[in-house]
Amino acid sequence: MTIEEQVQLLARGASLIVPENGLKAKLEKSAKTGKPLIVKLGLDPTAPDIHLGFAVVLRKMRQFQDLGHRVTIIIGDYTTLIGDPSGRSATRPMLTSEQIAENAATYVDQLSVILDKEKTDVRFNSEWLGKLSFADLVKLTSKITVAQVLTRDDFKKRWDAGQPISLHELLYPLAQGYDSVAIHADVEMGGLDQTFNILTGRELQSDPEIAQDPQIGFFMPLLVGLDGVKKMSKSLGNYIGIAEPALSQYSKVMSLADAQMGTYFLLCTDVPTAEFAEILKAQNPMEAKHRLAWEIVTIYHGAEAASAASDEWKRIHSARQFPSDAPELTVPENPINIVALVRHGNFAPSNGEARRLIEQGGVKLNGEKLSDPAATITITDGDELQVGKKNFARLKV
RNA sequence: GGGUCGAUGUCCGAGUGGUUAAAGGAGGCGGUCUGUAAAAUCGUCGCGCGAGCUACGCAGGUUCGAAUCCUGCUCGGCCCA
Repeated sequence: MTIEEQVQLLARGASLIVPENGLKAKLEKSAKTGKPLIVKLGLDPTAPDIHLGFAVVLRKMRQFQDLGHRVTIIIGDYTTLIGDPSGRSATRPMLTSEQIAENAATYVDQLSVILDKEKTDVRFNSEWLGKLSFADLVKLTSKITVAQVLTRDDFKKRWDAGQPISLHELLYPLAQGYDSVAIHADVEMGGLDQTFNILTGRELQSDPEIAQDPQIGFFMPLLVGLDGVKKMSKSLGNYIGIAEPALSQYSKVMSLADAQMGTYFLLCTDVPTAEFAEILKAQNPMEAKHRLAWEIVTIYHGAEAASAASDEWKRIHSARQFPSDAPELTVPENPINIVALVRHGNFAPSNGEARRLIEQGGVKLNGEKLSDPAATITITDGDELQVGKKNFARLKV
């Protein structure tokens, strides 16, 4: 593959590369020297569930690996003490070191689903940040001005809105930038919310005293979540986890708004741009969405599982039938009050909620609505219980 | 250190002594509709079967009655030093 083609492949889906021609220069340098590029990604070990939004970045790094380059994952065990303010309107809570260790282990595990383990290094930034003396730190802080930090969008917003900014948060970009220095990063990956942090890395690397070839910033768009508005994130609950069961992933993709399909094709699948553009134009939205769901599930579960998930989804939603693999729920007593049954299956957080579901016709037994919360019913083995749209259980006495 | 303003339900936000489990919005959930979704539309959203209980930063107090008044505290914004 020529350098030009590589650039094209890598740039697919990227929202921004800084500097613009930097990627080409880096690739040329690597080809000439025979040294693989070091592609850096910093992770806050806070939320160890990898979802499709995060996978966007990981999959891009996998492309780098497939072209012969190396990935360095930096677990921000030290920076977590600070708490990255990016995209947060409020100061993050600090984690204990046990939590950090636990989360980091989970991360490494999940990362290997997408990344090539052979070409991935994992480092903890306490390794170098923990060694800095106060004098070192002060020296580092002298390389950047308060005004620079305060131009950063999220700080600026908080400042303008009169929200608190702790002094320690201002140090975060420096710490992250120093990570790049420590590992001689060539490329740093991130979402656009990482712009400032990544550019700070460039700034430090090009400082005369450090004199490294500054990394390029490689920005991937933030994937919009299931709600179609906010970025996909675990805390917002609008995510599709890469470890989720095939059917669950499939269903979630199907529940996307039609308008989001193009973005998902681009960022979450390998379907060539021209091809999915054609699909979106030619097929009706549901067909296109089935294709999208199939492509995505295939990446994480294989084609066979994806097809099975597809069939199952159609059974449930198009034919409105009971899912074949509904979890079994053993009834604690028989006959049983409906509210107790719904609660027993954990389908409602409180009795009042359960009653409401029942009264509003959200609970079905063998396809028939049960609308009297006071009723007591007799269960037969194999009875099919549905609560709301998504919860199913096959009852066992 | 001083002054001043603020803290309300998942979030935003109204409410300055009584019909306030707390307007309105966002959001969630359920029903209907539908080719998936969206949209639309109807309903619902503290806990409790209920009597009732618990809730407006925290702790006390005034009052027949407090989210609303008073005192102290905690946290935060702004201004002054």
